[in-house]
Amino acid sequence: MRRDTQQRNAIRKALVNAGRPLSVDELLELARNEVASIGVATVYRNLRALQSEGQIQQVDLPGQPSRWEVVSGGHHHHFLCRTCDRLFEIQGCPGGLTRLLPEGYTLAEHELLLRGQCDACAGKPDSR
Amino acid sequence: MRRDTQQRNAIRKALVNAGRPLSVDELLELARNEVASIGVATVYRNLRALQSEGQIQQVDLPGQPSRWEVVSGGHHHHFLCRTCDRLFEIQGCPGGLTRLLPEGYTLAEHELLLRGQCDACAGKPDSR
DNA sequence: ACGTTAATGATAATCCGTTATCAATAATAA
DNA sequence: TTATTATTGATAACGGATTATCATTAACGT
Repeated sequence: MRRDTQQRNAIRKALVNAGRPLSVDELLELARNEVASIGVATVYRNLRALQSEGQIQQVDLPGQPSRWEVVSGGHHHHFLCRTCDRLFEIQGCPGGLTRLLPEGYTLAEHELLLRGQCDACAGKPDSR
Repeated sequence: MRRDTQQRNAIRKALVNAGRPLSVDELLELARNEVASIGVATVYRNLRALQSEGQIQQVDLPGQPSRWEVVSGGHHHHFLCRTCDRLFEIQGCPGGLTRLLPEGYTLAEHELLLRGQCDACAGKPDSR
């Protein structure tokens, strides 16, 4: 039977409260505020569990370790701050992507990643 | 002094002929047609060299090992065939992405990845 | 409260892409 | 040709993310 543990709740709570996709490292740090002793294995285990329950989903990025976000509404994209390295969800989506395809190609899905500087980092020197 | 080797030429030739970004594995396989004995280390070494010469550039993908493409024109995006796992360059770009950003966010760059089925795979069962 | 056992946490092990090592090879200058 | 040395290729080593191990801990049904 599935048990309701402090660790599990700390992880889910962190994801919900953050309101943005979190990496394992971010998650570990945030969850420690609730359960100081929590370890990486537990984080990975619970991420897997939450995912197979359909509560969260993995967000893969080019070149970066993946993040995890609460399964919310529908289709959306992400913004990665090049200064603080935090990932944010953005709503909205450029349409008409099928038009970009060559003849004979079929579009099934797409992924858009915006990069720049977030609100909180505005003013700080950019990483490039 | 920089020497002109068969391996180096095989790699560059493979990239040019393919006309699309290639993975190290694809590159290794193609280059073997020219130099049967070529090894991975040589591929990696020459990719690094060609990159630092500005001839090729790395293409990072979410969840996938990166590919390498000849530095050609300008801004473009990519299409990944979910059936054959080959990556293609596509020209064109949806504009107006700044509009998707929340107040206070700054856009520096973006990356768009389309997925679906390529020309050659049309008809074959999709991977999902 | 108690006993059962799912879950935890420290850490060893694994995986996979990439880099380092180093003796052997081959591209160039002389 | 020959000598020099950049380059190669087999493979060991590395690094970062993730998973396995297993003794210990703590949920929770009774």
